[in-house]
Amino acid sequence: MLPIISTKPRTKVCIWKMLYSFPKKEKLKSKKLIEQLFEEGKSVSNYPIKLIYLNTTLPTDVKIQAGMAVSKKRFKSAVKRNRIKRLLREGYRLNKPLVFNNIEGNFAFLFLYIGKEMPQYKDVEKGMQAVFKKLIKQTADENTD
RNA sequence: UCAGCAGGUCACCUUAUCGCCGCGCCAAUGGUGCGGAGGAAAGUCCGGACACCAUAGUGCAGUAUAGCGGGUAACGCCCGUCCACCUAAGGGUGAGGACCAGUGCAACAGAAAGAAUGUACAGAUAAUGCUGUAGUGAAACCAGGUAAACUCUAUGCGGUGCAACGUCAUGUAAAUCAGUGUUUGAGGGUGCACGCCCGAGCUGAAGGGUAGGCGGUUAGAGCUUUUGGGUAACCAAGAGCCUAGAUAAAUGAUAGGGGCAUUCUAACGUAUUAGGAAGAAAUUCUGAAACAAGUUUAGAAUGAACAGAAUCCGGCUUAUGACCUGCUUUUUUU
RNA sequence: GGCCCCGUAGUUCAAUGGAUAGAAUAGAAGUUUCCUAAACUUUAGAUGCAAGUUCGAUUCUUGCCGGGGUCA
Repeated sequence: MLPIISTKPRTKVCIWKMLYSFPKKEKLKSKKLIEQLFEEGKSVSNYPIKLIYLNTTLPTDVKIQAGMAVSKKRFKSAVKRNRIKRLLREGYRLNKPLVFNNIEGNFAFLFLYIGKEMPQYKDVEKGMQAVFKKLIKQTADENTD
């Protein structure tokens, strides 16, 4: 069990460490799945982030596998591409409970950065939350149909 | 001070919280400890190591290099040196072998650009030949110029690249059609010929399946330092150290603290100067105001480049911030 | 990650180291026509960038920049 340090404002939400982790087996790695995503997947977009998702069976026993991608055409520098991917990963990691608690079934996610300029973390986080809200709404509509 | 030239160093540090990857331990899916990008990790331009194909063979073809000497595992790299060129100087640049083997090329201009010798003037002479000057041009210095023209000479180079290669797993279709071949040898060993070797498949068409794991994979021509040798590149010996291993691809996010640089503001503080006084004079004393440089303190604002390992090393090239040292004196200011 | 190939007008292609880089098409202006098309006349427009060799580079050499292909 983690010691809870009440003086730091951020730590009060970190009750379960599991909740905010993003280990290897939750990463989307299979080439097959990714190709399938692009062919059959549905998408939700909220500038500057686009999410492609697909309800499917996964090779490992986790609920969601997620990957991040940045176009090489938009960002030529490898440093910038890495930076954006890291920001996306942080954005996903810290907002994971939003999805985990409000969705049914197994999913594969792929986050694309479709902006043209280097983002700040705040922008990414905002975009992430908006995308998740849209996603939850959309999936709920599909289930009711 | 500015400008230029050469060489070198470093690539902000740290705390908290959350998170990622590797290894070790506890011990069992968690906890804990340690470690986690670069000088260029980049371009892939050279050279190797390593792996497979003959223990990598011979000749031709092809290709690279080019003063001389040295260093190196090797090099197209580095060091020394001669020569040529550039620069005011410090210094920099150089594919710098051979047109007494052969072939080709030279626009325009010019009499003439190759086995060519014209014209004018002068000299000399019995006379011609001859000698010098003139104009064109990049070249007309005559057994001419040109080899980053073919070529010749010398030397090096077998090919393919870690998606090499080995191995385990999964899966279908060892199927179908056409051509060719099995000792009269297909096809292969990356161009051709020879030689050596493998030996039943190979090629094309349409179509089907898998595109996962492990090894290779990080201790090395390694790094730091001392002594000795060498003008230097570098070499030898001793001591110490272990220093990233991801694979849709880790090394991050957030919030503070400190240091550094630049600019501005305020304060501190003086060389110097107008002026004044003393003195025969040199000079001494006093000194308003203002500018620039320097130093210290306080506050505020701004900023910190280029860029991300992918089998591993040695170079080269390109991108890029700051600081330090030495040299030069054509110029700028005092 | 490795290994290859290609850069000429807006587009498709030419040009042996030698005068002002050529052609087709597209563009612009004009003539003709009541208007348009066609035709005719005129016109503007390019060697990816930077060095080197050369008297002289689109062409030869080197380094960058950009684009494309291939591999189990």
